[in-house]
Amino acid sequence: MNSFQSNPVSLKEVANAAGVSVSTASRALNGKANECRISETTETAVQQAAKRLGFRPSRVAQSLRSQRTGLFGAIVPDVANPFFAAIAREITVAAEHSGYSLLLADSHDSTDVEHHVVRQLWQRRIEALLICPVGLVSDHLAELDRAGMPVVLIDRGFCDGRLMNVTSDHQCGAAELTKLLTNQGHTRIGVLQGHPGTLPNDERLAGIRQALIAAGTDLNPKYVRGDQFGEASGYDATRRILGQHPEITALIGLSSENTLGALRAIAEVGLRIPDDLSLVTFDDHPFADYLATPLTTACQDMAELGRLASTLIIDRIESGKRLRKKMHRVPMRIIERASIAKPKQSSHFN
Amino acid sequence: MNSFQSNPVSLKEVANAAGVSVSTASRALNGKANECRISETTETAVQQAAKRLGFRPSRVAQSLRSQRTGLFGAIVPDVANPFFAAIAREITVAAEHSGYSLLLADSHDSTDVEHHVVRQLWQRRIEALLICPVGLVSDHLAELDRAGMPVVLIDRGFCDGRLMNVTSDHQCGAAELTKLLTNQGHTRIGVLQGHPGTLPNDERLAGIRQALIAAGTDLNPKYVRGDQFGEASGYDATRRILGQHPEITALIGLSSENTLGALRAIAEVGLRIPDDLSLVTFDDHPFADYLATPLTTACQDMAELGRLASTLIIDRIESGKRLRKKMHRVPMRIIERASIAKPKQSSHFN
DNA sequence: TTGAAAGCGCTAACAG
DNA sequence: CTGTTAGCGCTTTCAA
Repeated sequence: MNSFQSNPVSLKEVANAAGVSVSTASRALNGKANECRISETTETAVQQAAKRLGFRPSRVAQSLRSQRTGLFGAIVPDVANPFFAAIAREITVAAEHSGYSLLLADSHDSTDVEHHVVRQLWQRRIEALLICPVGLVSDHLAELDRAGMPVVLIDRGFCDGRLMNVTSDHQCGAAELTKLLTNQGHTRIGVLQGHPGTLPNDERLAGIRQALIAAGTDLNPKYVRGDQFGEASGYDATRRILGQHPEITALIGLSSENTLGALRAIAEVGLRIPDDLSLVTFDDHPFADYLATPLTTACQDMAELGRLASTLIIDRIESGKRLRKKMHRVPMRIIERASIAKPKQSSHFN
Repeated sequence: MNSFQSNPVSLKEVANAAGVSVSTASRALNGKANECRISETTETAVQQAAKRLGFRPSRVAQSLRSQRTGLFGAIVPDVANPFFAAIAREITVAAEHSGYSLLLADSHDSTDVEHHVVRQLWQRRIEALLICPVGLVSDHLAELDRAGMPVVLIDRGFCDGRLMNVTSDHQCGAAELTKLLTNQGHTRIGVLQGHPGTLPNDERLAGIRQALIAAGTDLNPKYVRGDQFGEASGYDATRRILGQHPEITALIGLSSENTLGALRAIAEVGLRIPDDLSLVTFDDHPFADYLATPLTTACQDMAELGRLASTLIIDRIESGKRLRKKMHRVPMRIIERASIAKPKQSSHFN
């Protein structure tokens, strides 16, 4: 009667209760009654017994037997980060939808931890891995892939053509965003960099440069500061750029976190946005419209990233074939708000 | 040599390679060499073979054998919601730390889905369930609990004394928050309600009332509007309160989402915060300091909620004993910002 | 129409 | 010091 039992009911107990053998019970419970020509009588008898005892087949036994766990693994650098949380959500949804369960792990932005949890998940015989990788090398993931495990990299990626990637079109988004600045006449643009060497960072930088060149100028390497995606890096970078290069008229924060640092630094220096300095950024959040200075931004479609990655993985599992195409791009969306003005004639330190 | 193999290497293969029996191999690999007095020679032989073949014991086989999966289940109404994401994060951390893996599911705020995933997790033989439940009844969870599964409810809870709960001290937090308002002379205070009947909602309401009474007045039921935690509900409720009760001088949003709606409605009506209307809310986010009107708030310690819940669960598993104490409270923290002013003499519609 | 038996990969009790 | 055996809960031949 009860749904859950202290000592989970085994098939054997059901079979005994129904007075049949385990094999018959198994068949009756798995809709193989017709196929195996089981009598209506025994079929219902078994079903009754199963219901009465609250039988729930053990998926671990099923997994061992069938060599299929129905498990996805997902690894993100920080579940609490809304960006990764949004991706994780779509993965859970897609997994649940296709009858899979999700083993979620957090790598804390550490390659060591990542290695460790990859091993764990492998031992649990996940059937696919969706990962937002940390670090600059993907050998352990490529190995997994070579071993036949469907793997897809989300957000951070690697262009070596080995693994499947799902990434925003950072270069395009960054170029469009920058164009908004150059259109207003900005040419001396500071960039608050994230982690150099990572795909999003480098592609965004490339996009900025591309737009600057299209506008008849170029990216001044001295205007590029910072080395991490975090708040502190954004703060330091901003202080330094502003201190050393008062001629700068606009700032691009390469992540929403380091833009937070920029906001703090700018407030301390006493500059106003956009009058004294234009500021644009990446990614978005629910409160963006209510900021004191609503920032123009190029934001990623996290839901689509997660969705596309899940679809690719599921197709791969169901078809058994791996796709030729490795890089999958999700377009970014520009949201124009009120953080861009024409550059002032004079530097803001006059 | 390789870490991962297409066809996972079984213990048997290792045993064969090392020229010993599976049991010996098992023992050598599980540090029982001394205990079982295995010769150094064979021990290293087995270890070599295991390493060479890239042996990773199957946790599904181990689980079946030992009847222990080392799996936690977690269910949240929406992983993408930063509040639940933050809780989920601490759970993953605690789980990884104690050698457990985490099966994460999203209930989409639906009791049906919740029921369904609870079943799934049960079939996967999770050893404990941490859940942010949706809905007003907990019978299915109490059943789980009765079946001996450690269960802890986070955020939403039930006071019937059956299940373990970890919840913020909503009443206390709400009372403190309200006191900030009454101290400034506010007495006609509107409340944007969330989902009535849920523990956080009702306790917050109680806290507000308590503070109002302490200030010599009471909560006017007509000033309480809204019926959901979402943005739309907050918007509608604000429009109605403001329209029908111009005498109101302050508003309390019972969730950050419905406060978002309030912000929108207030902007439309053309009121300024805090000059025309004071506004306070619950919960917090990284950009809160940079809002056009930084809101004073009573915020929950999500990390502590997740941590405490995990600790309770792990203690329960390790000790085998269930705690007498059912309700566990995590204090809320008041962050004072700039959204409270003294009430104006006249109503804001004069 | 049903049952007996084998085996998925592992561990542990029991025998040598 | 090590091997044989049984069994976790299930599905699936193979045989009747």
